[in-house]
Amino acid sequence: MVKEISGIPGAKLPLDRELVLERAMELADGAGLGALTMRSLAQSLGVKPMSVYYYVANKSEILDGLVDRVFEEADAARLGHVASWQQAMRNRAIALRNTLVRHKWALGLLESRMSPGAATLRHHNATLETLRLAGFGVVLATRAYALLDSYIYGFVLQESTIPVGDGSSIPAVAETMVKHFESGQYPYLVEAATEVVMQPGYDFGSQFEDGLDLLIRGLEVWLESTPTSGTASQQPGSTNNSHIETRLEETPWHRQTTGNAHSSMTRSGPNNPPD
Amino acid sequence: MVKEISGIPGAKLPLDRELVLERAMELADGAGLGALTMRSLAQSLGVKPMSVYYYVANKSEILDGLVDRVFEEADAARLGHVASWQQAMRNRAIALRNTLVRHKWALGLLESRMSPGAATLRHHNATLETLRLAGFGVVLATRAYALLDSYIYGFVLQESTIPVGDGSSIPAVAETMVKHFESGQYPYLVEAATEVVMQPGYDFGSQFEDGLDLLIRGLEVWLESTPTSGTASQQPGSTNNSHIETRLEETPWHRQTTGNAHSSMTRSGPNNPPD
DNA sequence: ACCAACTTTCGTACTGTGTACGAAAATACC
DNA sequence: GGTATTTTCGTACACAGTACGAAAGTTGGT
Repeated sequence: MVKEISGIPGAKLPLDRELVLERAMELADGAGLGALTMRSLAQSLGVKPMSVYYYVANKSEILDGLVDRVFEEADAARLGHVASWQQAMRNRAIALRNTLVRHKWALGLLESRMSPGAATLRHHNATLETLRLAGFGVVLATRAYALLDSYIYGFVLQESTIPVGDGSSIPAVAETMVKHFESGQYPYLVEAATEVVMQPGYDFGSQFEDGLDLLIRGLEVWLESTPTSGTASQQPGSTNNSHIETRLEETPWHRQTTGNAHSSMTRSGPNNPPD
Repeated sequence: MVKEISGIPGAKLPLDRELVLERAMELADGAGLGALTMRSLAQSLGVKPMSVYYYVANKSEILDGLVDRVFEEADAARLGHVASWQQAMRNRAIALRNTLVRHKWALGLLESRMSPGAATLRHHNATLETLRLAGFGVVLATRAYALLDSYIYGFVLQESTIPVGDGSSIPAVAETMVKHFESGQYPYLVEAATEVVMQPGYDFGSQFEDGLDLLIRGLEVWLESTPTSGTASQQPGSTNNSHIETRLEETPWHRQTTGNAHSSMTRSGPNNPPD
């Protein structure tokens, strides 16, 4: 068989680890992670299943590669220069969300995968840099980062559960809702569903930026009410242990029920459902 | 074979849909979702694989059942009466997180599963009720809910990716970190890792409540700066369309890069990787 | 031209998954 | 007892991932 060097996707190119990941990504994007099998991947590469294993140790490695690609793409989608850390984090968050929405399968992989690739590390490092240079202490920066990522991941996770986004497959849900409405149970749920979610122009995704702004506003407060605030950009590596910043003020309704937080015990080993 | 009615887990009891879910939950908790196969489940029930299908249509139905159980458990873990909506939402969030941490596999199922069970619906309804009665409008309540859930889900998702929580399997990560440190790349990442994450007493989970408080504080602002604020507890079902509340004030660094948000296109069908 | 060394592909086969189909066994009821 | 209903299971199939080693293709040296 001759190697046709063409730009046509699906055509046979000289095999390559990059090309393998490329096609894997296309398959996942096109029909979900479930459609990405070694056999389907091989076929889309115009090759027999076992040939793929020359470029990749196992399927898990492919999934790791895909996750890394996602972060790479998210970084590429970011804008160049921004004036403030607020704007920088905002852009980053939006870019990351857009990317995760574009590749719905990616979020499911973020669990289970625990060997970050180069692009992933670069991404994390760059984000932390932004926060540190903005005056966040090491601890505070870590917390702020975790906070933002929590929101992003969680939001996309919810987005992926929502029926769709366009108003096409609503009827099925609507029927269920009507049934529940007539049952009289879940009145507030029905209310939210009928008056908000399934309204003509409703777009869940548009809420993202409002919530994001709420978070960033909160981070500003964190930053201002922290002692390290003036230390601006100390170089990393200078092992000054000024931890225990950020103890945050207590709110009236605060302490009462922290009870039995975190008691996960046992933990046998790393889970690996999709491997 | 005689039916030994005993309390010993693993012993043979009269089969039952509830018992099937019970054992399924134990398997998932014990060794991850990957260990929950129809065959292993059957064995733990002291029965042959195909027998399980008398109580359950397919594996997917089991997973749905498990998710519902998780919400049931989360609701049960909540406290009785609370004084404010802040306290109520706080308790709910903490209870939900604890439950999700206790059953790490659950979060992975929240995707893919799109047929909520009774407990799930009850849970959502109760939460919305709290917000509505606190004076949140229909739209605002929906948004507030989505915001909180985003945070909860995202936080737990990150928690599940973190190596562990105790300081046991750190060395492996440490080695990787040292390598990256010497490479000079990712300085901020290394900084965060060495000075924060792998510090003796570090506990990622303890950040949860700080972030949660930040969110609730933000919700207070949302609630105060909304016109419907005084309408307190209007009964649901009264179809008054007072939407378009909550347009939020703009921040200086706000508008600039909303660009190309949400362009997910195509979307062939519901994904179903773990089915 | 030949041949050795390599890179790359693939055939076969094994284990483990969910589950369709229908027969067998157990149980309940008259 | 016998008959009907409920519950269990044996067999088998299609689909995963991939171990192992042989085949084919490519390259470079003489």
